[in-house]
Amino acid sequence: MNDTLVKKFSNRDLKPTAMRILVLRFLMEQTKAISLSDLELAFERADKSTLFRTLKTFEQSKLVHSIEDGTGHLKYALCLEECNCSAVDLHYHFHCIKCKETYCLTNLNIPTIDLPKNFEMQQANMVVKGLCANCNH
Amino acid sequence: MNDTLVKKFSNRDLKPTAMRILVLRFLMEQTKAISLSDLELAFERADKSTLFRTLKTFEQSKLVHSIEDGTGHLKYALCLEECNCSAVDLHYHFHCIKCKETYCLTNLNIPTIDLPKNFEMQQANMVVKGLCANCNH
DNA sequence: TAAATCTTTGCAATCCAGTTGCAAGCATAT
DNA sequence: ATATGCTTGCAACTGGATTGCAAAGATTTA
Ligand SMILES: [Mn+2]
Ligand SMILES: [Mn+2]
Ligand SMILES: [Zn+2]
Ligand SMILES: [Zn+2]
Repeated sequence: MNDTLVKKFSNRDLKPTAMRILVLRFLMEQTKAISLSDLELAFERADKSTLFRTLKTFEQSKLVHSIEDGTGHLKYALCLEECNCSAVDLHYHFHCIKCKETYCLTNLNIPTIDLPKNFEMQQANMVVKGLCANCNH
Repeated sequence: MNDTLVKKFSNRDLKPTAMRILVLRFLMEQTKAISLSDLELAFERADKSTLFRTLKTFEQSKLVHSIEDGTGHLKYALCLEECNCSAVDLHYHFHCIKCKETYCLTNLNIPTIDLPKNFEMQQANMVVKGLCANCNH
């Protein structure tokens, strides 16, 4: 098994089971965020609930983060190595209304937002919608 | 029927049916965004699908906008009079992880975001999560 | 005014992603 | 080798969202 993979699992204190290795490898190949159904399609022989729980485990361990892109289907994408899913790690996401893909804009960090008095930000789900570079001509 | 109400309907070219008047009045009383189930609770004698379609109609007519706050249940809130639901009308929303309420931060407009080349923003769903003033002590 | 047409509503059924319970399989510790 | 705990597969359930259809209501046309 690949070194990068091993490291990702050990970094997050996760046992590298066969299923998890397959799913992590798949996630690493993606340039876009994926849904549970995407995963089901990619692994037709695997069980829905196993894939579901794998994603949830990954999310808890901060190996992936999830994105509510407004489609009603939660999307998942790999976190950066050093990610702790705290406010400073947050970035924008982009959902293309034409191709329906959701992208992590990992180098677009969320600015400080001047919230009303006594409101405290801990997390955020920031989704910009429009046309992606492929669909905008 | 109240003048403000009449105007809201005529502004958006909507017929003010009995059901719509009730729902609009209810929406005007809220300080927080509401879900379809909230509406069902408020109008137990009304039919779920009628309420559902009323919200959808209101949304299409830009009388309300919807918010994906990450709970999986779409929330709705009244638009401002002059709202056209375009990029310039967008504002942040706040979802409290303790009381689970979702607020429109109508005076916090979304800044321009420096998207990757050829990406074009048309809409956005920006949700800050954390503790609201009531829950943060 | 009466008939035709369009819109809205109520009811019931369906959809379907997400989620859970449980038993079997597998890995690790004693 | 046995016991314990974590992971997986299967099947069933959940609950909100959504749709089809016919009745009721509103508006237009003749
Ligand atoms: Mn991301
Ligand atoms: Mn709002
Ligand atoms: Zn696109
Ligand atoms: Zn709160």
